[in-house]
Amino acid sequence: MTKKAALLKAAENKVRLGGYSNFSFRELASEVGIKSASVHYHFPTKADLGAELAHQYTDAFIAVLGEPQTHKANGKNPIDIYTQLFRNALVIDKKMCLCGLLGAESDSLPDKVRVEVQRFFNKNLAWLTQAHAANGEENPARAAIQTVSLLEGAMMISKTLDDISYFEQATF
Amino acid sequence: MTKKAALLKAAENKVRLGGYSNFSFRELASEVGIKSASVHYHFPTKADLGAELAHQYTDAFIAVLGEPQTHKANGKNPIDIYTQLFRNALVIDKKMCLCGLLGAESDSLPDKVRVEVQRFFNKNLAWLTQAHAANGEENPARAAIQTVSLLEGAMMISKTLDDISYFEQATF
DNA sequence: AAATAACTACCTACTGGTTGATAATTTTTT
DNA sequence: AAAAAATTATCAACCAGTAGGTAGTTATTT
Repeated sequence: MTKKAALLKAAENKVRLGGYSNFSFRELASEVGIKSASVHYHFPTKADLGAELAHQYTDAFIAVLGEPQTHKANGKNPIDIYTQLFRNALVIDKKMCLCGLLGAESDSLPDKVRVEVQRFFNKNLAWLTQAHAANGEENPARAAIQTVSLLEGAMMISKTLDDISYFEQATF
Repeated sequence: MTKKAALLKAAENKVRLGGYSNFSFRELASEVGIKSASVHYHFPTKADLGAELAHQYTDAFIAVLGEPQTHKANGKNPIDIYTQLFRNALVIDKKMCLCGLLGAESDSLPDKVRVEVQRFFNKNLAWLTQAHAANGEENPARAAIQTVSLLEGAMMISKTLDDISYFEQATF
């Protein structure tokens, strides 16, 4: 793994635990074994790092989701696939959704970071709207908003109360 | 308003926009017209201030909700009352729920602050469970979790995408 | 040789927190 | 009622630590 990728990985872990202000160039640098000044070579400013982090996170998230129609063709409910991705984040990573946390802080983020968080939710809503439409639901756009709201909220509450069963109850 | 109350009010505004790290003693002090050292007289540490803030926020929130049974007796659906409280926070204050934001950051909070955020959600779940039970629903505990998850999530997404209609769609 | 990736050294600004002092007020004792 | 004691609220000055960022330099890779 390149130093740049290692920096992003370290930053992701920290942001998903405590938000945008939960990481510093010095911490990231020492975790990957370089000096803080060298981090500025890869990312001119902290906002640049945050924006690139959210962008890559979004791309990876959407990529792993695949196409709703494909899941449907395989006899699976795409909404279950989507829910499973959130559950894994909670159960395996034991961390919040990166953009769920950044979204809550959205008012205090640098512009270029907020834009990337907005991109995350726009892409997610588009995917979910397709998925609910494929399920033949009446109002797929509304269902999409409800699905992502429920999952982000349930994730936050399960983290806060430190009990996955809240997430399970909310989603079954 | 006493200086102490003014400090809490200023802190609430800042936390609801950007989380626990979005306020400093110096900022609060200058906003209410005292010196940062004087803030330490009212709150020994930042964690003490954060904990008291979350505690008072919770008490005020629960107090304004009233009793689910009372609403029911007045021919109103207590869930609508609850939803309206969230909508007001979003439309009037134009800010996140204090504990929704702190909950997402929960892993990085001082213990005494996290405990108060947990208290907020435990009290909310108890209220909502009563409310759904009063509505004669089958699984009021599950419905309670779903209600608060949906509202917290919808709030975050509406804030992020800067469009209240996401909240309206999610809750109607 | 050029481009890439890292370094040392440093800056200014801000962080939460501490100290000892000073007034004004309130409570208690005489 | 007067005096003494305690409480409340504030201050200036200061501390060690950390923040993001910059300048100029060196080492490594292509």
